[in-house]
Amino acid sequence: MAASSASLYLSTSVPSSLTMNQGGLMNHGMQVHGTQGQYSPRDVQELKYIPQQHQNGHHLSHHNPWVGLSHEAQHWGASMGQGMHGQDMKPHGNVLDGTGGTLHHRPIQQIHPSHSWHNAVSSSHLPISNGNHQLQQYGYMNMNGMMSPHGMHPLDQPEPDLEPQPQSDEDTPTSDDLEAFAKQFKQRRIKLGFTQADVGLALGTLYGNVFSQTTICRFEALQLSFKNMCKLKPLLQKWLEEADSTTGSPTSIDKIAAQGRKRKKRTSIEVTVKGALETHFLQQPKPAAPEITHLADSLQLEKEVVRVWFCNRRQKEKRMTPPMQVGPNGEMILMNEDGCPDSVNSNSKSPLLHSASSPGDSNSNSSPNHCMANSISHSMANSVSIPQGYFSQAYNLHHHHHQSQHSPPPQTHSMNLSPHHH
DNA sequence: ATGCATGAGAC
DNA sequence: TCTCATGCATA
Repeated sequence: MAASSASLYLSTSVPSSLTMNQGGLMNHGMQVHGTQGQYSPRDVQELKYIPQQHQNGHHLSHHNPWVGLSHEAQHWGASMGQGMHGQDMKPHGNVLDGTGGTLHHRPIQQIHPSHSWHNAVSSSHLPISNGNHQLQQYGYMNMNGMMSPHGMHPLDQPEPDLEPQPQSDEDTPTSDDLEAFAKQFKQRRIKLGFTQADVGLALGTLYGNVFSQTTICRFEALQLSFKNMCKLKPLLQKWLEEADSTTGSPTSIDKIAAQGRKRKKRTSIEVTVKGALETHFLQQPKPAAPEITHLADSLQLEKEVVRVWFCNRRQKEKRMTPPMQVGPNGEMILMNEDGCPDSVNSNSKSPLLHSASSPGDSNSNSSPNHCMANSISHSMANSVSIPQGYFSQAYNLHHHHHQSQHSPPPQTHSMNLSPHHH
């Protein structure tokens, strides 16, 4: 039954996991391995032009989806080509039924106009940016009663092998919680035979928030901002519960295609150029427009590219390993957002900087926190960009790059060497 | 797994 | 114009 629409592009991965999961025969080697999250690119490729985001345009687009076009990016998106592919527009609503049967979903069973972030991340303490540019397509599930829309199983205890989580999902988790959860999540996910992409889609089906492989990946790798981690956790947690309790039953995975508009071709910045940018970044993380223009000009890059590069660089900086350095004695020196050294002992479970979370801080346009960027980046400036994760145990300090000659990782303490392959 | 990109929302 | 969440595309 699920056969009908169940395999738009997850065909290769999902069905197996979901349907024959218990058989024991399933070798998830086929998907989970090597690089998880491998849905064949080609498959996706085909669907990538199907507007995804505002499936149920209504609700979430009070701020009309078209406005986005007024941006600089306009030229890249301007083509909009052939009719329905109109990747340019975010056709609200009718995508579903307008597909002429291609992407057709099964009849939407129920729509619970619910909130997406509900309880878990009580919006109270997390001034998330309205999380509503998130696509919220409700969780219409027509499971054979398998998936309760509210996913509440009184007898849910998905992690028998791992100690129970301190807090259900009411309070704001600590970085340690997140770290633990992420790890546990990944483990379970793999055991269940799901790829990161699967999860992302499942979330969409279940709770109305589709996420990409990228996001799931970053979640597992703790590469998101603290806030973001907090936001996603409850959803993933729920999914995990569902998945655990639903093993073996044919879950009708309705996946909603991705992609909406044409993107600019990814520009590949040469290493040398990158170096230059990197250098500038150390001097001035936030170059002003004219500076950017000049820089772009001298580097032979589009201004926009440079601008974005800086944005991304800053963003990256924020989530990177806690701004710390090794003192002369090998102690770690944590920097605060304010750039104030916050010395700690190697043994302390440094909860990490909840980075930009602090209400007033972040923008720091005027805040004197450059010392963080400088110090940090400096120590590794052109060696190897610090890997991700701001969590205590820098987790994975892997990296494909030949990390041969350059100052050793700043972390003095034992890093939780995750089984990292690469 | 990660680099460059988009877009909404906040200043 | 920036930040932040997010993702396509790619290495």
